[in-house]
Amino acid sequence: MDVRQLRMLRELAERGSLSAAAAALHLSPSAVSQQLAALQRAAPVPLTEKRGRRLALTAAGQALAEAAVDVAAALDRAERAVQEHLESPAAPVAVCAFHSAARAWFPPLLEAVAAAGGPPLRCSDHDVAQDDFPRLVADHDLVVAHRPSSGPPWPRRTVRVVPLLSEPMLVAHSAQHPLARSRTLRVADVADQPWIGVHEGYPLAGALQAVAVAAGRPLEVVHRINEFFVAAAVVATGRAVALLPAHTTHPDPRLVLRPLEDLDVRRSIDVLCRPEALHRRSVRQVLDLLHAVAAPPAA
Amino acid sequence: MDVRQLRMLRELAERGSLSAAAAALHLSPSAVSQQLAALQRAAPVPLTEKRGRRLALTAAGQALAEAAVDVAAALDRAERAVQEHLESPAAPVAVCAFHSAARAWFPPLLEAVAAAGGPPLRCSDHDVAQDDFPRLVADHDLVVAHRPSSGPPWPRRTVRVVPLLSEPMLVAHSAQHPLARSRTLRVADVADQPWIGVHEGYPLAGALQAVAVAAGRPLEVVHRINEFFVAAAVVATGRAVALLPAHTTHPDPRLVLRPLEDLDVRRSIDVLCRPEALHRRSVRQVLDLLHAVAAPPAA
DNA sequence: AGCGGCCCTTTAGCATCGCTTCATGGACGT
DNA sequence: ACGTCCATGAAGCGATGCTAAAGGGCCGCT
Repeated sequence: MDVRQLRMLRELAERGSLSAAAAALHLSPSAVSQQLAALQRAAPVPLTEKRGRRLALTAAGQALAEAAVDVAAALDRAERAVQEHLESPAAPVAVCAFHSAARAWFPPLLEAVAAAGGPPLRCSDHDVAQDDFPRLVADHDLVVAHRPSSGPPWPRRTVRVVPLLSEPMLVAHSAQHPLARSRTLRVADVADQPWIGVHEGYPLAGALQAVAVAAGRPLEVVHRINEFFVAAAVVATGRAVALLPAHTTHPDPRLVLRPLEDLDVRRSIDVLCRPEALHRRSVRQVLDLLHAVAAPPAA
Repeated sequence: MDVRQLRMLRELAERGSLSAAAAALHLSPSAVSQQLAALQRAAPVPLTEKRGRRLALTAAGQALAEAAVDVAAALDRAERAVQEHLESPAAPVAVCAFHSAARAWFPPLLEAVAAAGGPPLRCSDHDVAQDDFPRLVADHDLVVAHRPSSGPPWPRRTVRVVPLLSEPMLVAHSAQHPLARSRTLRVADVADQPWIGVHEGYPLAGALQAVAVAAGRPLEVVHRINEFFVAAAVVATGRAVALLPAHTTHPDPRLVLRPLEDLDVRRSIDVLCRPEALHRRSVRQVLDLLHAVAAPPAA
């Protein structure tokens, strides 16, 4: 039972002649005639009959034509099904972020989305090696990722990148640290300090590398700590310095965060997603709210 | 949006892998892959994605697959639509009969069909030239027709013929007629009477012709009257004789109806219909009841 | 880590199908 | 009786959907 043939039957029913139906379908009368003949083969009783020189439907044909209406309607709905899914506010939106971004933005984002009557959120934190961030888009609609601004960009082929924030990376040292005495900080001032770096391959490894390049020699990395709040606690002991993000680091009276005068070290915080993810209205809405939430304080 | 492609998508959703879907559809995996690719072209977002080495549906694909269920259901209903129409007790059955049959059987048939909970009836009387009876099946499900038993049969090619009754044709003459004095009636007795015939081409013309043939000479047909009750009234005047059917003629004390001893003149009363008309349960039911109603009195 | 198997995709080639054009045969109106 | 309109059938062509075979990714096994 072919949909095209059913459509032809309906057209014949409504137009009253095979020629008119063919014209409406942009086909030759012969084509319609042949297809109706094929449809007839599957039916035990005649569906059409000649009335004068026109072709008309029998009662059985009319019964079939009426059933064909439902088929066409169901097909219409199927064609819209994907689009409706894209517009649907009921489907959850999965967001993931690296730890510090998650800590800073998940709470206000959940509030904002709820306040806006947005979709249900599925939040999860994932801190992975830089190369692994793009793969997270397979399981999450929006992936908040970061990388050193000086490093290699995200692979534009496979993921869409929406910039969220460009955040300065500051040198963090203890308030009691000798560096605290100098008014400004330069690369040369910190090049010989014991550093806290991140694990190999993790996003901000390149940031510290930029300092080393500017200093002209390798830095002494004595600790490898990915979590900024852990690193901050170690920095507070005064036994090492670290590069910490300006905005997303929790204020701590025991720490001093200062920029390097002669080197602009930054990290880029971006939202990665599959291109098709942005087709979903809900995902766009969450992304917009994420932008609002992540906007650096006006002050 | 092709139904076959939607079916493949559903099968993929339910079987969990393209190969399994292909096997279920009795197709090669390649065919399914190509058709799904074609379906994908019509969608703005991916419908499938590789999960491990299997192919799985995305959320959008699942939305479409669900819509495809309705399409399949509607198609199923369409395929049954014709059959259901054939079984439907609601569709009216159109019956037509020549006048005397209509007068005799329409009332009891209506009663019988109503008593049996049968379909609504559309009765109409049509007395037409013999050649025109077969054409009536275009507008009526059942056509009660008659013809001289000795004449040409109905065209079996175009219509189905269901015998209803074989009815003797009797010579009708006035009770006061000289013929009333003879104990039996033979062809020779009536060959010289003034006859009432039917109009040219009408079904029972051939019956009178049979008498003429037996007599070996043309009969003198002084009146041409199709309606038996009109003919009966004229016969009652004693001025002419006629051939009238044995059972469907209304009893009249002024008339005598007697068979010819040496010639069996009969008419066949048949039901004509299109072959497909008998596919309808309702039509068969009415036909059965018509048989019961038309059964000659047991006496 | 290497390897074999499973699964999906791609390509090429083939059979079928559906369409158009052209020709034929009825039915209607003039 | 003719011309017109309508539906159908035959022939041919292009498109489509299939199979088979080759290719590549992913997994599990050793």
